[in-house]
Amino acid sequence: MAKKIKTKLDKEVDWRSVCPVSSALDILGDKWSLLIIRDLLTKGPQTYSDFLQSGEHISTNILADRLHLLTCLNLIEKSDAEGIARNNAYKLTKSGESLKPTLIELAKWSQDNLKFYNPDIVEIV
Amino acid sequence: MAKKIKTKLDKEVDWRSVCPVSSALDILGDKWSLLIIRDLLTKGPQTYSDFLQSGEHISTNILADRLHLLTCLNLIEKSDAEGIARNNAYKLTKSGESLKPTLIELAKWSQDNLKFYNPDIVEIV
DNA sequence: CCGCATCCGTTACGATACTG
DNA sequence: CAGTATCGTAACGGATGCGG
Repeated sequence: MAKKIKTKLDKEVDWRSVCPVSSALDILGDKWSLLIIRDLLTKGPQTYSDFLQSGEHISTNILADRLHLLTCLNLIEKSDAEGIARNNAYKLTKSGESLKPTLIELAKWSQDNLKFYNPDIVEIV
Repeated sequence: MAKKIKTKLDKEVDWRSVCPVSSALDILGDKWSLLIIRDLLTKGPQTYSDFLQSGEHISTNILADRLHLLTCLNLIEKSDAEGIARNNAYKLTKSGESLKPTLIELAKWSQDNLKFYNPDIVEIV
């Protein structure tokens, strides 16, 4: 039986199937979660407001929700777990860190296949 | 200047930034698009109803919308472009096929990191 | 101030019925 | 069989409030 994981506002993670791709998309299949991981991978630990200042402009409620879910799933954690929230940066866990090869492959694909549509794509961010 | 691509119902693809990860998520960052690619990679050409019968149960309007967008972006195409729609299977283009390493990395990550939450995850589908 | 939570209008999704 | 139309629901996105 799959364990129940809930998002901030009581939304349960629904595992649609036993397929690993489908299961990954059940938690990362949106426009923001992997950008949070990307920021942490490329820039190191980030505070709440660091994320807000990232180029794609995530809104505050979505950010709080995703940080909560990624924390529940043990992909990220606070640098100082016992410290106050203020200026307490998030960092990747081993599990989150291990998404790096996936993101590298995705970025490579994007550079090779989307430049026709979005010519300004850069080499790496 | 980025080229304008529209989804079935006039929704424009919005390139949030020049980051390759972000750009990939602008088109693949949802719960269904990569499952369509997965089905084509693992099972070969698929008809409209083949997709509907896949384990995660996509609904018809979402499927039609995603097939349209992926076709516009040249990730998939009809097997018989000039043929009638009926029984005309979709297949991957070179561009779609080259998402294979990304999906393999994602599946590996899922098997290694999500089994605690969704223990029924299988080796590969 | 910073890290969220709440409110609310808009958009996307999802189930189902329906059409060529 | 391959989609389209409709419509209720859920998620998003921006503005704003508030506590530590």
